[in-house]
Amino acid sequence: MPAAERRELILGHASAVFGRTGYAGTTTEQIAQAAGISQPYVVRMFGTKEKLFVEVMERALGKLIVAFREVIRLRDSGEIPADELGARLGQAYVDLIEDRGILMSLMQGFIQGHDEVIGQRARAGFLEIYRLLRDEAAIPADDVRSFLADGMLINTLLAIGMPDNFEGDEAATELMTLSFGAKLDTVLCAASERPARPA
Amino acid sequence: MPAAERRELILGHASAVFGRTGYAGTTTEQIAQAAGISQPYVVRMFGTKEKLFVEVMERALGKLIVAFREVIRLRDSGEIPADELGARLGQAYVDLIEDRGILMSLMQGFIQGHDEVIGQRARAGFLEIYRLLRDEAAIPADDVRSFLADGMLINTLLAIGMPDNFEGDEAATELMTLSFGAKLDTVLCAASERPARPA
DNA sequence: GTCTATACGGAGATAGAC
DNA sequence: GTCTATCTCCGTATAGAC
Repeated sequence: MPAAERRELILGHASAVFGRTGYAGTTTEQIAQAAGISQPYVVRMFGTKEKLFVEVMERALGKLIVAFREVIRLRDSGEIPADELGARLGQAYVDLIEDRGILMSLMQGFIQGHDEVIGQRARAGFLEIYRLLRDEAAIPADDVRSFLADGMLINTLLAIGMPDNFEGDEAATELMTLSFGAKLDTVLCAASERPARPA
Repeated sequence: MPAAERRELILGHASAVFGRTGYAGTTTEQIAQAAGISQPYVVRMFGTKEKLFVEVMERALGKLIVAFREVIRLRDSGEIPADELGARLGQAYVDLIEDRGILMSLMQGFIQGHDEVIGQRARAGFLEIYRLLRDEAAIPADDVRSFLADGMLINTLLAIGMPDNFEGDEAATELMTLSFGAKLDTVLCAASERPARPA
């Protein structure tokens, strides 16, 4: 297998595992097992665990930016109405949940703000998203703030494991419905690792 | 020193350290040093690191609930206008930042949702806050969701270390101002561990 | 390019003294 | 009630073979 492809494969698995158990709570051995390779090879390929984590964050951030830019492009080309921009961006965000680990590994990076290396990259990434929405998407600053807040609530609900544990609880069901709306089924399918629309 | 007092002292220090470096990223030795006692004593007093963390979460949750209940009580007794409730609750939330570690250790618990024990307590705690705001404070459900979203953005900005690193960056300054508003100086003073209003 | 073996440090927990 | 000493396991990283 070519190095670039294997690299991406490992990053994908690392993203999922880091996203679930965090930077400090994840061992390179767990990532190696998920990717089906040996632990020293993981380290060999990325230098250190920290460098691997930063690459995971960068990859996640890249995917998020691509997803947002695509929505903005559709708006600019007139393929979607301007007043739907916010809803479409929200949908694009939730759709990323299917690629399990993207949003969670980013969130784990945010929570790791005390770490010199990771923290710096996390802050820069967060602001990159802020500027993208404010400048490229031309959304009013306070609406961007509000959009980001909704995103952080979604991240927290995912991280806390709510999608797998809310059934039977009235308050949890209401909160999940309010937070995800029509996109709730997408989330639930992603949570149980089944495809969003079973054949 | 009486056991109860020493216990609370250790919990306070543990809260600060866990809040900063997370559950997995924190050693019982770090907590012991912060509290000025020996590492085995920390373990001895709380059984395991996990039990200690759960107690830290419970303590943080308790303080948050007390703060919110006090605001609700003021509204119910007519001491503050009903239409100011949201703003007062927000202020009460931000004020908790001064007791460094409260909001952050809770957030670290939320992010630890995959852990059987911690995750369960975190979900229960999150929903407890949701119900408190919806039922006791009688805030419309979607406003509660929105309030929680704002809280999660605040938590994320704190965790990512934004208060200590936004100066000089135009976007970061704008985002911090929008997110904290008039409460920004409270946050900055708490961040640099100086009193909110220097004498 | 990928593995096995392993060195080395660290962390949680226990034993037992004072 | 609190400490020192220490056991034991685990995790990252390196060395070196194939």
